[in-house]
Amino acid sequence: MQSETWSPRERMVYSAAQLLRARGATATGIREVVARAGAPRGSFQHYFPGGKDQLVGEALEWAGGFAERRAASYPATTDDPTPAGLFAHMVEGWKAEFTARGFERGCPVMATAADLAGGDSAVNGHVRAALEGWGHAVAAELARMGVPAGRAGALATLMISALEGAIMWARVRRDVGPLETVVTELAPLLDSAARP
Amino acid sequence: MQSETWSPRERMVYSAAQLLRARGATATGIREVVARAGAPRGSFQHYFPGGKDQLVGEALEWAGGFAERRAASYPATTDDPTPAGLFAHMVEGWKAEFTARGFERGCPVMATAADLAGGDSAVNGHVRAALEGWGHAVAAELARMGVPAGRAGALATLMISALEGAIMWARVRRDVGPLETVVTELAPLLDSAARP
DNA sequence: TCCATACTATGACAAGCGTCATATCGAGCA
DNA sequence: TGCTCGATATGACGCTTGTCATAGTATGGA
Repeated sequence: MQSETWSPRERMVYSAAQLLRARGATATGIREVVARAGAPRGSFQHYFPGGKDQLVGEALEWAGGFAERRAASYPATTDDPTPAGLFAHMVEGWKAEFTARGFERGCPVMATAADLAGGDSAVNGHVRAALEGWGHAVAAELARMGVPAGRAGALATLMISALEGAIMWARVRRDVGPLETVVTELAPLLDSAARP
Repeated sequence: MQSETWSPRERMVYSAAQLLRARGATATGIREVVARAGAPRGSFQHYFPGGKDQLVGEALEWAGGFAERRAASYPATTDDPTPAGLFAHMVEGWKAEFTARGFERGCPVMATAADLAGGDSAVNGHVRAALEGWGHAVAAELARMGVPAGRAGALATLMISALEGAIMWARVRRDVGPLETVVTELAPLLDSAARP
């Protein structure tokens, strides 16, 4: 957790994100977040006067940025970027996570949305921002590959939706199969959209 | 809630499912389930000696059966069944729900998976059973329309994954747009799989 | 009438939660 | 040396949670 280079505040945000991924928003307790961050308990209320909502909000901001950077990192990995390749790149990150670290941790956006999207929590705005920022990043990459502007947003929505569902399914089955399935099945559709 | 025709036990299972959908497994309290069911509190431990896990498990069983019946109900609604039509039928149920009752309630399978899929809760088996039962039901419908057996399962996985993700996104945005998007974008891919 | 069984009722338990109040520490600066 | 202020420490508050224990009531058969 980069405990040497990160500040206690950063470590709390990171720990919150990881706990969110594993258990969801409701089951994530600030005492445990603080303990895992190796941070002083008294510092929580110092850095996060907005309480749990603020902490969860910042964790989602962090997660959203991470997902956006992941999408934006794709073109540098290949000489011949394609929409299907982008999707495979996004999914590959999750396959690697599950293979290396098991299926304990899912997507923090989905976990928080499942818990809180129905109500009017202050966190809702952060969930939405993370999701739409991610969508815009993916759409921007698609557009760069020649997908028409009007289509890129729709395909980004489809890609992220399918990815989220496959992440859930993979965790439940403890098997990356569903992730591979959506990549395989979606590939021809995605690539056919890039041609003029 | 059919309070006249349903037994207290059935009402508790149903109420648990609805609360699961809105808040997730962790935030769903036994006391509230019982209260909403209009059931006596003492009856809970009588009907569910297995505690909360048993109640949540049965709620998921109920939800899985509901999703399977929804998929199986498609052929009766049209003279010319197609894979894309099946997917549209599945999504239509969610659009109607959101339009009529708002975005408070999502999918109970996703909500429970987000909370518990990482651990080794006794509920995990029920989540998995609900998901795979649903998948098999969808695959069976696809096969009936001429989708090759080897492909039907994969397409069912893709359809359910995309649907789950779109449900989440729709709730977060409080807008059925993402549901419509995945139907539109997936339609040609799905129908192209039905031809020999 | 008696009794077994199904169901209902209620109170208590330990544990956890988010939050708050307050005290102490430790540098930097006048 | 004093003062200030960011950061840390600790204890307590009221509340909710899942579960358990222990009653009471009702019903139906012998």
